[in-house]
Amino acid sequence: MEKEITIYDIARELNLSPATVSRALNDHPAINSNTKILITGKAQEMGYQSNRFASNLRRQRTNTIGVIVPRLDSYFMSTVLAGMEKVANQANYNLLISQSFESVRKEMANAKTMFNSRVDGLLVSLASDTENLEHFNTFFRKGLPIILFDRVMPQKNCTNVVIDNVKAGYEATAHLLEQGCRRVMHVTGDIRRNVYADRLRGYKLALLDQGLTQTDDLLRFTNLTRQDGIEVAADISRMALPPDGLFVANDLCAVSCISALKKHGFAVPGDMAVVGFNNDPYSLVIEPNLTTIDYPGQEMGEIATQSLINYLNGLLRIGTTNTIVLHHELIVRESTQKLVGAEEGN
Amino acid sequence: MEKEITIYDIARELNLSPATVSRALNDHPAINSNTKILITGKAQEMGYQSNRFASNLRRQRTNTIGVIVPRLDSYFMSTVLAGMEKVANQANYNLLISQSFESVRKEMANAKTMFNSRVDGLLVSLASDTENLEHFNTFFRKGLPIILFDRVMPQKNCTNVVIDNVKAGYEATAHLLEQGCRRVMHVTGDIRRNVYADRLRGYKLALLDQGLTQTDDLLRFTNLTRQDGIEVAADISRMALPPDGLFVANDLCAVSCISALKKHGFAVPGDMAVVGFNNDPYSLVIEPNLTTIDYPGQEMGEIATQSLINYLNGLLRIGTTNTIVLHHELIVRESTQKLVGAEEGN
DNA sequence: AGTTTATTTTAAACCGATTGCATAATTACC
DNA sequence: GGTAATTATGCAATCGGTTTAAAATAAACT
Repeated sequence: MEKEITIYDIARELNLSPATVSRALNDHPAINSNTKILITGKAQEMGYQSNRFASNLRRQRTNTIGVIVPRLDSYFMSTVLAGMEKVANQANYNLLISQSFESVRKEMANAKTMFNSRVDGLLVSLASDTENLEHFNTFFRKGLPIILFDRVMPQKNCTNVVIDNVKAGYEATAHLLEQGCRRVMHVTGDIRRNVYADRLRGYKLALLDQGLTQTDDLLRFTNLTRQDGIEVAADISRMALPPDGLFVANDLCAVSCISALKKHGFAVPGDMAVVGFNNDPYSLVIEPNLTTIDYPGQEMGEIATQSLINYLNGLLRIGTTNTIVLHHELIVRESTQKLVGAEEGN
Repeated sequence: MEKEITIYDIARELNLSPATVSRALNDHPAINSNTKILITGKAQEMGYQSNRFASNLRRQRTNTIGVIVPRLDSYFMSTVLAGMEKVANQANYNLLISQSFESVRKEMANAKTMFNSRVDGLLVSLASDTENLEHFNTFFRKGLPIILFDRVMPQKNCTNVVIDNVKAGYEATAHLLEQGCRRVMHVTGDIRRNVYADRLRGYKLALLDQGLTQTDDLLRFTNLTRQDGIEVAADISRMALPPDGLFVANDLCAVSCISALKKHGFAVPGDMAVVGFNNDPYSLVIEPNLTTIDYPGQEMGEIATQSLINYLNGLLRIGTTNTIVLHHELIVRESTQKLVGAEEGN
């Protein structure tokens, strides 16, 4: 063990009090600017590093942000986390990360652990069966901020960071219609989650705008797993009048569905054009390459984290419901190129 | 803000000193067992939660583990992290996660940040161009433990957590040979990294054991990216005598190579059997499904973290070079099924 | 009973930064 | 020059566990 440099060392060296050193390092207005320069210079020179634990103890803040996500092991979530880590690290915050495994019960347990760990705030993407935010009441009562991202729920005192899923769903569907599809099926997830409910809404709106009537026999509610994709394909192969377009609410399911459809003898995009959602790396592996919605994971992580930190530093107020909407983009690839040669496919 | 329960509250309630309460809660041997029961009971009843920061401050430990990985955004790494998070969380440790982006310079910067953040120990998977561990000397000097996982480097005082890459490489190659391949190409990464050097070694050994001479024209050194897969395929298509088997050191590259090979008119597995490495979800998306080596990411994360925590608690010594080897498994799928019908394909 | 030894418990210092209040130094103003 | 108003710095308490050394209590042995 080597001796750590403390503010006392700096104070002694400069013949000042620790209080002055502390204030100078925190840029307190009551300190003379020359003194500040002197102190920060000396601190630099001596290789001083503030001891977070002393500071946290005194300040009653932990500089730790809790993160609760459904699962860590998806491509999308790992990019979100990468973004969060970047921002948190720069701001000298720690992340305490946990998974709900899509279960509200685990989400409740995690929230409790986070609370007991005295995190300063929470970044949450909701589990699929979460119906309300009551398990976060301990946080609300104590005035601890919560930012929801991606899978959100409107709630006073909660900033939401999302993309416009309605618009994205609309664009995906409209693109299929432009390619000449007339019977577009939509495969979605648990519509208690905004991401799926909104994409569904966008799908319906797009059909409406083309004067097509939306019928429930072209809707499939699933968990969007690989297995679900296979089952949807089997289902389609048994239909008397199968769809000619498919909008699946995530890439994993879209991709497995395409594979299965091909085994059932469907040509993609010939018999069936397919759009996914997320722009996961899968989408470039499947043949044909998948048309999908690109979705800024890293940026979402960065913005959610930065907003929380700004709030904690008093730079931002989470007053009335406050929503940050990020951009998305439709990426057109082979899986929807019905009109190649005939018309330019976007 | 509500009042937090402290050991002083418990002490007052039971007419004991805070010192006794502290010792009892830490199961100190000098405390009478009846007193312990009394105290832990009361603590439970009052909803006491230890304040980490006070504890860390006094103990000069941070209960934080630093994690440095090449990239967060791969499937494999996200499963590793999920495992780490699980174990660390249970043991009341925080993770401070950062990415080196495959660059030793960033790795050095991250190590410095970690050191300044006073992490208790480090979990590291090395960047591709790291040549030595000198940038961790500050840790070694201070007696801070480092555990390397997956991409490791033998070093005194460093536990390594790995799989047997030689054996895995051997099995992958032997499997291709069993399927009747006679010209097996190997596509590998930066062989400064054990994972690639060892897989290459296994490949060579397998050829040797079959009495085949290994020639360098069937070796390709790449970065194992998607693009590299495409280029290897182009390269192969230009060869006068192309290989009939391909062992690629990761799935991402294997998968893009298969796609490209098919475009060049090769039948997989007919003209070319392919084995990947990692059992990434990609491997089930590509057609034909990819034969690959399954690789226990989550377990690797759990074991590395648990070992570090055990060491920090004095339950484990990292004395002489200490290596933990996990199991792997060859998963046979369509991409190598040359002998279907003829012989049972494993 | 008197000592020695072992077992429990406590008092008090400590970890290092922060902050309310007091004091000192400087400037402003009559 | 003297007093008020600013501005800059210091004192000392505080956050809540942990730990050393010492004290108090209990048990063991002549």
